[in-house]
Amino acid sequence: MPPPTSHSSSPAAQSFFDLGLPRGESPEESGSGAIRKVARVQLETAAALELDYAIPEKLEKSVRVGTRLTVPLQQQRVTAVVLEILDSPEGNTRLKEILSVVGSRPMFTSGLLRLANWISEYYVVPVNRVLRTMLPQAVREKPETFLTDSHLKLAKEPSPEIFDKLHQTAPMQARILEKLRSHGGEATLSELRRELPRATTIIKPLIKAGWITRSEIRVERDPFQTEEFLPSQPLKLTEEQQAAYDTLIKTLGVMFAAEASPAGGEEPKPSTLLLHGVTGSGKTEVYLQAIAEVLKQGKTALVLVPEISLTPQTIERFKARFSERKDAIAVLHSHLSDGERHDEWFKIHEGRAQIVIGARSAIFAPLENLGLIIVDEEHEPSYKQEDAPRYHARDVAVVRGRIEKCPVLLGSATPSLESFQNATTGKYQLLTMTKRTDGKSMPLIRIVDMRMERRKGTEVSFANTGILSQKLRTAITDRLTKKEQTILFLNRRGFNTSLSCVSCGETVQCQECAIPMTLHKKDNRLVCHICGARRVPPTKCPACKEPGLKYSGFGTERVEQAVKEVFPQARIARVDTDTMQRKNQLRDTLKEFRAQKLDILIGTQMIAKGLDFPNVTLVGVLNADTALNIPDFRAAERTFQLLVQVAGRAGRGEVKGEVFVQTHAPHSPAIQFSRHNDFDGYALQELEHRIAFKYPPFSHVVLISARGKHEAQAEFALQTLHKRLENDLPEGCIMGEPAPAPLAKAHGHHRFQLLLRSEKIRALCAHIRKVIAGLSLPQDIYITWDVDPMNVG
DNA sequence: AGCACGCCGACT
DNA sequence: GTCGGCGTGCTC
Repeated sequence: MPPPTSHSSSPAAQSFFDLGLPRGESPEESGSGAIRKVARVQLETAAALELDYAIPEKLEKSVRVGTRLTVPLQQQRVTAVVLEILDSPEGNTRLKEILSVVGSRPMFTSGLLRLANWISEYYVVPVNRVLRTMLPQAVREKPETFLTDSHLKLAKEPSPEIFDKLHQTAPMQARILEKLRSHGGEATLSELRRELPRATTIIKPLIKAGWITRSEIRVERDPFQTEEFLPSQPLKLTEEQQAAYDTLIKTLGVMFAAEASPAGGEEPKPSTLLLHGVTGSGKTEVYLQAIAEVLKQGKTALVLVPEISLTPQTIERFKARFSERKDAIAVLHSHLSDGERHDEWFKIHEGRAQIVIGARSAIFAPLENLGLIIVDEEHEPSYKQEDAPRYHARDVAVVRGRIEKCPVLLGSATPSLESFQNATTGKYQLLTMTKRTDGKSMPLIRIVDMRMERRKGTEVSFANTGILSQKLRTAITDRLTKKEQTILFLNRRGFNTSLSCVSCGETVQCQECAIPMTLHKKDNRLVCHICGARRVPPTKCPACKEPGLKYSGFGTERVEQAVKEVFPQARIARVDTDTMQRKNQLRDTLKEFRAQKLDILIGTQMIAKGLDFPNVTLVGVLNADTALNIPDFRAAERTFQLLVQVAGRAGRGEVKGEVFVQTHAPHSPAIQFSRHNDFDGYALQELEHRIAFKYPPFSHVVLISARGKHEAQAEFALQTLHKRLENDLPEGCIMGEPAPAPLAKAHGHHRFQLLLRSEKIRALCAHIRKVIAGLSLPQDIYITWDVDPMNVG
């Protein structure tokens, strides 16, 4: 390419003059041929590619860092994001011109661009994939398409004569004017149309005659339009809450001060804080008061909540506290419609929202001037995105806090061992709240050894005894007479969890997945919980053709039947994805339960988290072992968390709660420590295991998986990758052997996996990036990699 | 020589 | 993601 030393030798510049456009500056002045600024962009579509484009003069004002654009790429037009503005072109290339700007302001703040970069590096994902993830689809595809309505106003008061005349000649027009008058001279078109569907046409002559004026207004698609919020006042903090609050406020202050004068100030304290507060210790009140303080400082706050706890009650607590500015709260979660999500996002983007509450992806909310990020229930695995980019919102939050120079508060009753370890080593500040705000003690937790129950139960009665132990039954009976409520928790849907042959021992598995199929009795079908495949239960063994198939294992549907049999007088409801198909069904059922129209609630995960029912004094965990038996190094941690969380559902009201934990492994540490709600004790013993095997938090894990229709091909692909990774494997990295994944087949694909561990995650990821970049794969083999996976299987 | 096909690198 | 260059291999 010839160097464009003068304008005459630069074809791009040539065409510029040919078009006869006015020059920005004279070529003599710029000398190098740099007559226009240049935007360095990242393509949003196509491969991750940084390219430079010339900024046309008419777009010079609107093209800034973070602006979304359309640019020409070969014969196509693609969207891109501006990373940098250069005063003159670098290198000798002829630059194409930007075609247009998307949206009226930059869609990405520079902080978010830096965050995208970090995610791209850390999780080994192309940066354009990250940029795409950062914007909700509705914002990406239909930016700034708001719903509009017409605001109509009575321009002048018609005299009674004119009314009479109109009634004669145009009765509909007269009705519109009357309607407007009765509404105080103003109304929106959609309001009128509710009673006069043809209003759109009828108003036209009225506008023309000058009786009414029309102006277009934007209508927010507000997901909480119809909800009422009773204002709430800040509560008096307990001693522990006050201590946590004070430390947090101090950190806020130090960071503000550091921002104002970077040189001076106090000893820098870690800007991430872990708030370890037992269930009922009032973490949310601390959040609310800290946010109030942040707003007072003129800054904004971002609150992440696990999707499952993002219930109307949660949002209500925030809207109620900030009721005088409840429109300053934006909510982002997966149950919004595209339109609602779009409007909530722009509410933030346009600076109208000071508080954002949302699930995982809300960590990308385009808030400016951030003062505080809160991650509630920071241990929740749902913060990890399960497809690329496989980011962990809690970890991204910590990085965003660093970038935006604002504190990050992680809250949990059962912190993840990663965060706990960070707090122990002083990387995070630790705030602890050990007492409930109501001064009540934790519920009594009783462990029921189900191996003993089996021995006790006679053959005939065991069917139900194996589900509800004698002790639990007695407790339920007691609650029924006292008119108190019970929650029964079981992390499995369906009736029976497997069907196997008495003769050959074979289990009926899904054709596409390597797991036993679950019986759903309501429609008498075997269902695969991985791929959803359904089949009529066979009467003969599919393998050996012998009759005599035996069902075993129980799910929520079976529990419901057992409870009905044992307590025919009880009013019960089952809450799982099978019974909660209809929209609002969950909300309605929970409302009924709260109103004490139900005695017993049976359910899965859905009822384990965050719900607060004062009259529940008994919780039964029917099979605490399910989570314990999963082949994952976090299985015990999960079980402990689950038990403590579930136990927190009991005794939120006046009466002390009681929890029964049914298990076949009563002596396992996760169960024993949860009995006394002893987080520290549990964490210490679990950390001993982790350090011995170099598992997180003493290393980072990367899980590489290969899947494909052909078992041998998938296995071979992973073996090849394994060999390549062995070459120049960075020091301190531990690499396992390729092995079948715990779920060896799913959706008809055979799955293999490879586990890598290292203390130095950056070096390991850089190595993986390099190896994968140089990899060519057969058509139907898919390789994925997950940095800091939550499920090692 | 002339053309179809597939791989691979470049795209500002 | 899409385009086009280039090499391979087959056909006329």
